[in-house]
Amino acid sequence: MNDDLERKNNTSDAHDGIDFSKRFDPLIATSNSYNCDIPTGTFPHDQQSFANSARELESGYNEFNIDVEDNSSSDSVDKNFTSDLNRDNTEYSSEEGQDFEGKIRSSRRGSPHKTIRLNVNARERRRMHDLNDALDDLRSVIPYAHSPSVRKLSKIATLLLAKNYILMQANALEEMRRMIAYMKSTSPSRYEPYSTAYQRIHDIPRLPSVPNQTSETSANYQGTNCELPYTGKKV
DNA sequence: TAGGCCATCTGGTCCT
DNA sequence: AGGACCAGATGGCCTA
Repeated sequence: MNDDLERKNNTSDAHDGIDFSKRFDPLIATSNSYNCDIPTGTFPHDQQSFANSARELESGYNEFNIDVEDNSSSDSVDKNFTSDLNRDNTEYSSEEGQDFEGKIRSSRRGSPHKTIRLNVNARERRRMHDLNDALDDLRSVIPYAHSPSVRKLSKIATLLLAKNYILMQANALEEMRRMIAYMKSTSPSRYEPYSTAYQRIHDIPRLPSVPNQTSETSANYQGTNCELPYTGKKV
């Protein structure tokens, strides 16, 4: 339990010296349950700095390596077990198969069932840690405010932001393809002055779904007014 | 203090 | 049979 508490204290909401009063206001999402505009425009594309900032923010998050192999004798795991006993107000050393809260639990302290249960718990814990590591990796490549003064994205926010980022990139790619096709179709002179080419490019008819990308709208992916479901507040 | 977010435990189900 | 996956329950921490 100590390991778990330490892990919790070092994870999401417990970064020392970080002002989490500032919540990141990214564009969050388009899901079926919350209708939001897909943001357009361009990200600031300094990916490396984004990733570095994310790692800085999340430093210490992946440094917990709970040994799940020797859990049968592990203090932390055993304390977890004890903690769970207390939670349920039921001792596992009581009659096997005792029913409480509609569940039948066969675990007993010191019994083979306990060992099996602990192994299952350890696997599940490891699985969830792997999932969280993957989410951290995802956060590290999503352009959002990785500043230490910005709170780490929640799981749901990470997924929704990633989805929107993919959609936005797809839009950008499509627009670029149109632009290239248009340039090819007009077969410009090899020696066309830059100003002429610039003018021509900016006269390209745009896709209906892609608004003008001015200097104001570009790099403003975070301005979308979207809300998360149950919170009703921006993330 | 309520609500959000999270980690963990647990039992059920599915898959190999 | 054992492991992966999933969802519900629970309790802790943090913020508004």
